[in-house]
Amino acid sequence: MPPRGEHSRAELRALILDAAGAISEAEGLKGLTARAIASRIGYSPGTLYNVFDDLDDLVIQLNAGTLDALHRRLSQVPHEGDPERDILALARAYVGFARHRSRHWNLVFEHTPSDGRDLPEAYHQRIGQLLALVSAALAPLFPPGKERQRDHAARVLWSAAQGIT
Amino acid sequence: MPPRGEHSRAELRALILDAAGAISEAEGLKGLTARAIASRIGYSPGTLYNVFDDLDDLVIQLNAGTLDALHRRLSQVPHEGDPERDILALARAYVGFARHRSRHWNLVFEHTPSDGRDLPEAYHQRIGQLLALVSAALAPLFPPGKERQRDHAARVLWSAAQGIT
DNA sequence: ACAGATATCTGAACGTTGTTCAATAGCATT
DNA sequence: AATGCTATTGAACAACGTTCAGATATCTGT
Repeated sequence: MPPRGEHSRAELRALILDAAGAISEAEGLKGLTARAIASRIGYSPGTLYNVFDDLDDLVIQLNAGTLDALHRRLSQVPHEGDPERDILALARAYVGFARHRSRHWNLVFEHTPSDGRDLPEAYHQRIGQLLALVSAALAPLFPPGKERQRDHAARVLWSAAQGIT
Repeated sequence: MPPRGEHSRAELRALILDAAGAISEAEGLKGLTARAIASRIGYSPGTLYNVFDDLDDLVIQLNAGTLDALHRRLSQVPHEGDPERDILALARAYVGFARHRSRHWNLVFEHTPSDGRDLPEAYHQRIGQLLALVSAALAPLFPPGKERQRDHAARVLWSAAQGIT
């Protein structure tokens, strides 16, 4: 049939990810089927494969969006210079985010890429950005030259928060 | 066809869980299909449903076994009375376990029960047992009467270890 | 204005999945 | 021997991810 041309490629991509997000929030990973997404936006299943390689790919990009949203949220947390307070504020924001969009957030961990396919670099980059936020709050505690240890501490803190959540 | 009677119900159950464990370790959650499990033990798919309600149920019980194995492993860790050393020993054993059987362990978290179906009581009980081990190691740090805080500290520690792993 | 090329979207099709259930075949009892 | 019991089968169903030949609106060049 026809190119409707109602949506540009990028719009379509956003449309799909939005629909996928809504479904994931409502029904979790199990309800997140190609046909469900397609029917929700009024397209046919095949169309998804013009925009994404795979459902795996789609979920990965959805999760990337979730990580971005968390990054935006944590970026809003003000720095006051007191590491203890700042870290606590970050933690609160983090927990708030995870609770508010719990299914989205769970999806980030539930989803394991098939086979040996590893997560794209963009993924690790995003996590690195999140860690950088934590590390920045820790800055006052570490003298210059100890950045490596600071980053390490940030990673440990981050992991711990994750576990607790 | 016939009752072969080669295996009692309990033996069959163990057989299925073993096969499921082997597949999960080799191929992860995706390869864990009813047909794969059945063919591995030389039965037909339908037989699984005489023993388990569901694949969900099967995975839950497999995970319960994994939690038991971890409990057994952590129980072997000797108590020396020094909380710091004891906790560290527990943590090492924990990480060792998680690394050794990483796919089994991941399965415990990857798997989310469908719909609103919640995890059975046995599940929470097992986690409680694991927490009790941690809490025991913390005993010297808390005066009698503060068990509540001790358990809380144990839970936080546990979660943190989880996140880091 | 027209024709051909292009890009977009469809929907039927394939193989595989979880799950059900009538049919069946061996065992135990009478 | 005949009967009932029960564990097991395997065919069947709907739904899944994924592919792709084909249909069509839009663009391009004349």
